[in-house]
Amino acid sequence: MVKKRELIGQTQSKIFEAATEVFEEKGYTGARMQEIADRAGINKALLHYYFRTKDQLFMAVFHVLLKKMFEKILSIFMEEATFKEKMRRFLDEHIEFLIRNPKLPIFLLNEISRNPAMAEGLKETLQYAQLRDLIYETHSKELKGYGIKKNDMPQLMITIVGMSVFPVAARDMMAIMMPQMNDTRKFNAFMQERKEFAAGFVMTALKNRKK
Amino acid sequence: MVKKRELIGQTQSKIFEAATEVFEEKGYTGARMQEIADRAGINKALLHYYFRTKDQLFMAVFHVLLKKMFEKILSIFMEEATFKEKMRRFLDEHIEFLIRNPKLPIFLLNEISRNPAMAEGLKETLQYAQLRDLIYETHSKELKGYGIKKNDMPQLMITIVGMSVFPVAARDMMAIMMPQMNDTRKFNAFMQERKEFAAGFVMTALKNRKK
DNA sequence: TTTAATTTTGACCAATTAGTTAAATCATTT
DNA sequence: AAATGATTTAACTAATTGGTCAAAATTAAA
Repeated sequence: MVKKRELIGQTQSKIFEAATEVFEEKGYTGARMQEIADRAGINKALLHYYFRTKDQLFMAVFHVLLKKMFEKILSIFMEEATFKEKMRRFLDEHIEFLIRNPKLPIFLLNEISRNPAMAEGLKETLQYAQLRDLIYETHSKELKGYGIKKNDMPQLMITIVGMSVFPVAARDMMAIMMPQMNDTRKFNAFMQERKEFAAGFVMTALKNRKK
Repeated sequence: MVKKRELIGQTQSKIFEAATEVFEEKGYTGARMQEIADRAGINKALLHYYFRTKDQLFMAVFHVLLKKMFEKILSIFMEEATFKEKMRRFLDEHIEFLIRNPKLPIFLLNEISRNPAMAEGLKETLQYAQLRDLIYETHSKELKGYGIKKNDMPQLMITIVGMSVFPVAARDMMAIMMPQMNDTRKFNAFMQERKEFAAGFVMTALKNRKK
């Protein structure tokens, strides 16, 4: 009978989920401990019992979300496949991920820009040195042939990631000029089309480069 | 001797500039009226004398910044030129603009997502219907020839805007994996290179589309 | 069943926050 | 220079906020 343990887990999970919701919606400065407690269906004092301060609770949530985002981006590029295959899989899976987590990009961009030091801890967790090596390996094996200079690899990577992330981050801004984006069904359809559009766009741009 | 008028203007300007700084850095929820007053070198009561509430002050700043951003994006596409020329000019000028206003993208994305209704007022100010017509005109005149479907115009426009905006918004996030981006000189150099990279990338992708 | 430990709560506190007020200062007009 | 109106200030208020505490309730161990 591990009832108690389960309950601990339940309460802590409820808090964590509520905190994730509120922080994603309102950001650190806009979030209120009271609202997190309310959404978790508990007392505010209990919040401080499990997570001593707002900062601690926030950091716990932030790190999970940051890792979630980066792991999704990195894991695919780590796989053994051609650049083209990796890029297609990345766009497919990452866009699916973003449709399920539409508030994540703005939240992360905003919080990291508010305090860049917060992301420090992640450098070790995600073996980014390993990824950097892999990117340059991909370059010398495949992309050199496309006329991409080693120097341009950051440009290319940012472009690909931006293809999926930017529309999600800028959705409400786009909606000023394209009101159809306010309709979530239509926006999701737009993102579905984007998988093919982006992959085709990048591959065409690469294949036909002047070398 | 319009000394007093000048002074009014001076004080109001000082407040407005200070508010712009603080709101851009901290966002609405993170900004403090006291800090704005301090940076403007005045009393907090004087802040409320010129702008009755935090909301009013924020809205004043927000609208100016939102308009600034959109005017920069739109004005170029309104000009009489080929799509290729417009795109090049857009990337050149917009990237210059973003280098001078690096905090603007995240600020706007964040605040609009926090409260999309805030941007409503802009629809009329920027004749966006006019722009939409122009975009579809550009499509039927030029882009159809590139194998771009009318349906894909939003995809293309978002891609181009994202090319310039995303790296600026995501700079600190990129810096987790590319520490060189922490160096502003290097980041600005990256953005300078991006003018050519992005323009070439898009044009190559367009020219070689299967139709 | 009794005891001990853990979890949950209501009531409270100190600090911070946006906003107010009445008086003082300054500039302009007469 | 006196009166008038606009600008600036110091001191204050009411509400909100993150955080605490001691007691109550619940669970686990004896």
